[in-house]
Amino acid sequence: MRRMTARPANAHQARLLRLLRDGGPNSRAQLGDQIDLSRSKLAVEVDRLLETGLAVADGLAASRGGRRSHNIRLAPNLRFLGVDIGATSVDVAVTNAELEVLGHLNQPMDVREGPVVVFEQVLAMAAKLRASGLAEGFDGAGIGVPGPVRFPEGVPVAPPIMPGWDGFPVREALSQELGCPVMVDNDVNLMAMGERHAGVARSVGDFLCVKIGTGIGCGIVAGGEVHRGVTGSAGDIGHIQAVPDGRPCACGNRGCLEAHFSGAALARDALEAAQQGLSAELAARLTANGTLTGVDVAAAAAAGDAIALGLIREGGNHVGQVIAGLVSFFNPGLVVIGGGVTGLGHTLLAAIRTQVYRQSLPLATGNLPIVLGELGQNAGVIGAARLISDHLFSPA
Amino acid sequence: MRRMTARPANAHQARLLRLLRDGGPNSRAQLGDQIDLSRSKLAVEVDRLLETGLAVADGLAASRGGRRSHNIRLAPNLRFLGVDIGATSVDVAVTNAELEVLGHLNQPMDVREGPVVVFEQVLAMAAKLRASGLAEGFDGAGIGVPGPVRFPEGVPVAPPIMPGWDGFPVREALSQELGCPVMVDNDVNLMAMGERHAGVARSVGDFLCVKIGTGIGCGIVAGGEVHRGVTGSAGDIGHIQAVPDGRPCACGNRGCLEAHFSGAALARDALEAAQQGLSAELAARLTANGTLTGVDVAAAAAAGDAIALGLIREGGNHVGQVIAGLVSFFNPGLVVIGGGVTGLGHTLLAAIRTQVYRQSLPLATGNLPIVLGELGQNAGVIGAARLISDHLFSPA
DNA sequence: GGAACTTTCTCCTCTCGCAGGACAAAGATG
DNA sequence: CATCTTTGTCCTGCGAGAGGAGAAAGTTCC
Repeated sequence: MRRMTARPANAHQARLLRLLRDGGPNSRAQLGDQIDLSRSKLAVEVDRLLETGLAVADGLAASRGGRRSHNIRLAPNLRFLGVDIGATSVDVAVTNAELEVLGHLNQPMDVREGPVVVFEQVLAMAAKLRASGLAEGFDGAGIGVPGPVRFPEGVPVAPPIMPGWDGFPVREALSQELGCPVMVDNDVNLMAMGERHAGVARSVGDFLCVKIGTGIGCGIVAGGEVHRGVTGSAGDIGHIQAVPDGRPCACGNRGCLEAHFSGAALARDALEAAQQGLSAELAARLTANGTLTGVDVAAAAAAGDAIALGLIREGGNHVGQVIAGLVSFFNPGLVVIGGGVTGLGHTLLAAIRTQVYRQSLPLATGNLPIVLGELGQNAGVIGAARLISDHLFSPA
Repeated sequence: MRRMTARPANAHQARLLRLLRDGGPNSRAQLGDQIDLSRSKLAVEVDRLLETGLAVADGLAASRGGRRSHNIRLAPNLRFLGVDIGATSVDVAVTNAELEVLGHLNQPMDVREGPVVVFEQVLAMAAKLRASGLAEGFDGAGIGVPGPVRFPEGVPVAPPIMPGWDGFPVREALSQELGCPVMVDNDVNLMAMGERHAGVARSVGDFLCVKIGTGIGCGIVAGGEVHRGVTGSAGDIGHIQAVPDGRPCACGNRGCLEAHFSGAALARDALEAAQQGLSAELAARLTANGTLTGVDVAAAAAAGDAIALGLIREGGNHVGQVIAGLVSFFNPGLVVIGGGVTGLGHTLLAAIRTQVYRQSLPLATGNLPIVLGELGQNAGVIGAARLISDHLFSPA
């Protein structure tokens, strides 16, 4: 199932491919407006893209008052695979070259079972998507994993919640299995890239993307580029101290943000409240499902349950407190909140906003939107597709 | 006193100028090793630099086993002015094109007197340096101010400790007065650039530079570039909450880092301890000088005074706590501690290290040096010279 | 001191990328 | 249908720059 996709031969072609990816079909003339090249040179490069099959002609463009131009678009059969591995579930999606999601699968999964088991599942899901006629094969794949990654090699390093993954050559192994180029990154970074490509962060160069799921992480985008840090662990804010001498955390310290607010902490707090009979709503849900998750808390809060609302508010205060510090430090132009707890919605957002606007200096917060991500489940997989397309749409 | 210095005509010349700035005199052959150009092209560009007077021939280079080459160096009469405006004093220095400090003046000053008064003093100091024969004129000047700066325009914005400076066109005004190009930046960013150019951070691409003086700030370098944030206030960590419900701060909140540890806070704590008779050492210094500063605390600590040591340790803990969070977030390759309190030395450093190494995850701290800056007073002015030289040594 | 080898510098030529103009094609306008 | 505008194609000429030949200047070893 190996596909021999061509690569751009020079920086101009790479530039054109990105324009077509981000702007959709475009006429030669429109491309000329966006790129600083003479018409002759542009024609040559576009022709080469058509020759190599990376782009195709696609009907006539709308007239701009004179001769009508033919549209150029990226090859419609190009397919990227986006994989977003979480702690307890995995998302796999197929996109076209414009990074539109054509098909999306989500399945529960346990990352602790190790890379071999997980990738078996991922490959099966990819095969299913292919079998459904969405793709003949994949031209590239982006993989997000919930832990630090040595980016150039595509290898997880010392991931706390992923025992058995340390040093596993994800990039190499999957490239072998899928028969296409693969890039690997932290799941939070991919979410940030996704929101930047197609979500709320379009056209924002410096922003933070806080993902609150089983754990808490933060994607950092500076000058349009993801900042990964020297060991790939940048954005690992789950173990910043939020409460002095607070709850013990799995990492060995006390008061870590993640110990006080995250999907896992929220579920535990809800369970406790239900068992102590503090909340009828939560208790009912516990007996109904046998367990409680963030979703239950969200539902209880929506139903007006005071305890659930209190838990969300308190958690939001803690997250907001940490974010306030990061805002002072980083001075972003936008803060995006995403991840599993997005369901907690505006109660959470309000708590976070309150803390940030109160604690950071006016200059930093004056024009700082704090918003929920708008791509939801798709953010990670779109970011993954974006990652590999950035790689493929660059000079060889 | 206007000087009509030439600018590099293209990217190659700019590249060469930077190589000569950072590497000192070099033969054509050595330059050829560091730049990817054919010998003929290199010769042409070097000749043009010699023609325009930006570089000069300078004797014979050491032999590398064959014909000896003539050295090329930057014009020896090029002069940059580096100005580092603090809260209570100002540093002005002259450097040559290689950014070596040829002369340095430091004077007390009160930034609250406003830009007009301060710049009168700065210009007088610059004139003094010029009169002493160090410079015939200045080819460029870098200015550091203790507050946020809208970088492209070189204008301070809403600086908390600099009333009267908000919106003052520093760049334009000084460019007029000095008759040369001027760039303006936050003083902490310049300190970071200084340590990167000639100090401990040489060859480190991602690091943090924490400056503890009257206030506290942090220079952020990511991928070799200073990160300034969307409003120029990045690195403003003085008002991150270090102690929940802690001391009231001038900003209106409670528990800000700056309220608990900074030159100002330390002096106040020392005064209190002396007045309460807790420390004989500090009390003696108080009666001797009539006031106490960080220097007194440092001296008392050096003499073994328990209270002084305690103050430093406690402050270091607070700073360390905040830095620990930033390290988790940013994952730098180095942390530099600098500014006025460097005199507190290893007691402070030990406290900071303890906190950071204990609170951040091993992956982020595993190979993370935390060190004192090595340029001291010179860091800011060297960074300022670096700033303007980066500007001038880039294609026009 | 001399022969052989290295390194450096200069000059010359050849190639290639690319801009920009001329012109043709195709459509819009009235 | 005449005219104007936009788009596509072809051609020429310029300039950047690579790379080779050879001269100049040193070093090393016998």
